[in-house]
Amino acid sequence: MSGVGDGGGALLKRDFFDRQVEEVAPDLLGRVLTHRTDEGEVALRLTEVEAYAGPLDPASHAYRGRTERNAVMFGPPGYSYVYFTYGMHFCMNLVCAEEGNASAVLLRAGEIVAGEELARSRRARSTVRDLARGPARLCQALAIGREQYGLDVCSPDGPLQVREGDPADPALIKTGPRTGVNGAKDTPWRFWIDGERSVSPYRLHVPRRRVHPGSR
DNA sequence: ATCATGATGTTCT
DNA sequence: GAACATCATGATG
Repeated sequence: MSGVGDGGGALLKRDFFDRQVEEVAPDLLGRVLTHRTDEGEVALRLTEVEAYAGPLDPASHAYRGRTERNAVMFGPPGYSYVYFTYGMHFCMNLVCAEEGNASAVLLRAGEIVAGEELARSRRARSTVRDLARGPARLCQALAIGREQYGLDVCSPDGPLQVREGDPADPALIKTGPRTGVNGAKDTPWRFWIDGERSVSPYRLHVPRRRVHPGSR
């Protein structure tokens, strides 16, 4: 049943709980995320993720409690949490830990392992290396947006799946502070596979004032 | 390679 | 009104 680039069977629900989110996150490295649309299927091997630990984590979208946007984070694990940001980008998380815990893992980067031609058509100006190098680029390459909010990635027949893949060598997994966040700057919950070219460059968060027309 | 900046709209205070 | 889990681009080393 295994085809080229499909990365094996879908993950099970149990892969997403019974552990803290910072333990689940590095386990996702090397797993394969696939999205099937009527255009075809694109798959990528995850090379970089970040853990966000629910209402106790100042950097988490769940920090100030449940809202319409983050509602899926408070539900059961193994579902997609997709959000829109900076007026033009989508980013995707996987809900982890027990229901109500509101923990999630941000999928930050991956290496395309199937459907590269389709991914390139969605990111026309990108080099191969940059196809899914960064959370919003990853969503572009896989055509993930509002429609993919709240999907069960463990469903063997679903369009969006996380599959077993080729697990990362534990010796190659590195950790560091999360990218672009304001709170909990020192919590080293960014995980990546050392040496992978698709890992995104680290950036410190710098708040920037938006200039309104006619003011300064 | 790095750095600075503009773009864009939703969510939350 | 401010912040935003970002990216493309153009300048510069």
